[in-house]
Amino acid sequence: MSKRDDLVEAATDYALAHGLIGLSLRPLAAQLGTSDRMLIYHFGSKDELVSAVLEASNTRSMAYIDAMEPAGSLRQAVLDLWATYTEHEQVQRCQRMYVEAAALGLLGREPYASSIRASNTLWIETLSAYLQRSGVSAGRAEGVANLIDATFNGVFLDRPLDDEAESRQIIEDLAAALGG
Amino acid sequence: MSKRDDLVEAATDYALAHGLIGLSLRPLAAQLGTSDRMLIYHFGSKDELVSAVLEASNTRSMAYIDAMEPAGSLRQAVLDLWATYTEHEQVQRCQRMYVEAAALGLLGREPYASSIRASNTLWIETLSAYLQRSGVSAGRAEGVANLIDATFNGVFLDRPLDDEAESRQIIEDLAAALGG
DNA sequence: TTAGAAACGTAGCAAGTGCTACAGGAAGCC
DNA sequence: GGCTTCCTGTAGCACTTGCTACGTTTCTAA
Repeated sequence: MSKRDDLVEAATDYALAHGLIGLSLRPLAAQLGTSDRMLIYHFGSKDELVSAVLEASNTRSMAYIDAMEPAGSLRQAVLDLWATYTEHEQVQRCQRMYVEAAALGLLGREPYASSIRASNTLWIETLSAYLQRSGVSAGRAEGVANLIDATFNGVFLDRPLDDEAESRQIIEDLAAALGG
Repeated sequence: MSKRDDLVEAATDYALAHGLIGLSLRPLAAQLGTSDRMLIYHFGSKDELVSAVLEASNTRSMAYIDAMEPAGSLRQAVLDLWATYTEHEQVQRCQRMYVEAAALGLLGREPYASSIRASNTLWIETLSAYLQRSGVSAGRAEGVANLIDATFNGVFLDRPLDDEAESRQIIEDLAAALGG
């Protein structure tokens, strides 16, 4: 593994822990045992570092979905997905960072907008594939994946507000509405 | 109206146009025809200014919901709410700023976390009241309001990505799933 | 062995951040 | 007149930001 790849993984850990908004090179570099100077040397600019981190984070979280056992119904699939989101701290953090990146890209600011675009495409494909493995028809899977993704992200957005029970209730309402 | 109130409204306009993340006092003050010095004088700190702006933004967007005509069914209520979100640029911008504030508050950072907490409580009440006006039972309204709010926010989060048609499709799927 | 490239440390720049110190003008009250 | 209180302009502080100039070490290939 190249030095650059090592740095990406370590930087991703740091960003997942400390947040993407307000991320700055010097504290990051200090934690990584290097200097801002070297980060710029390896990545060319902060923007390219951020792009690499977002891609790495997305790859990590998709692996968790790909590893899931298929569910027996759409309703159960929604609940299982939520369980994956909440039970793995890693997935939660990746999702949180996605939300931060999306907020940063809301006005079209780069590299966030482009990174979000790329991540979202892959993410919907991943969700859709899981739904199809769980018996959802190919024609319906992508639409349902989009709805689930939007709702999950919306719940995550208000994460600091509500206790887990309230979030859980929203997801169950969605599962019931979808799965009949 | 006091000088401070004038400043809050003008600052809210500015923040809605330029975004909340990365908002800084000097450009804001320049647009308002004053100085960072005076903003600090009137508000005490940037954090208090931000709190006031978020409150003002929330008040504005709630007024649009309160002004809506009741819908004939839950399904139609969801579609009408989405129409209000998308047709009024003011509401869109307020929602966008809410998303930014929520992202900033994701790790508990103040004053964003507290502002989001306060805004969300009022917002759910507002949505819930509209749903009840539209015939949703009092017992069910708040839960549905939470689900709608989460999904709408999730769709807004990916705003730069998808064309309006795709967003619209997600909302229609939600409306169909909810309204039967 | 030696040339060249890759990797790295030190120091610094220009710009921007929230906020403050200090002074002065204006308005009202006795 | 004096005196206080609100308001405001000028200047600056201490700090952080991404990034760069410059020189040195380390490694590799001929």
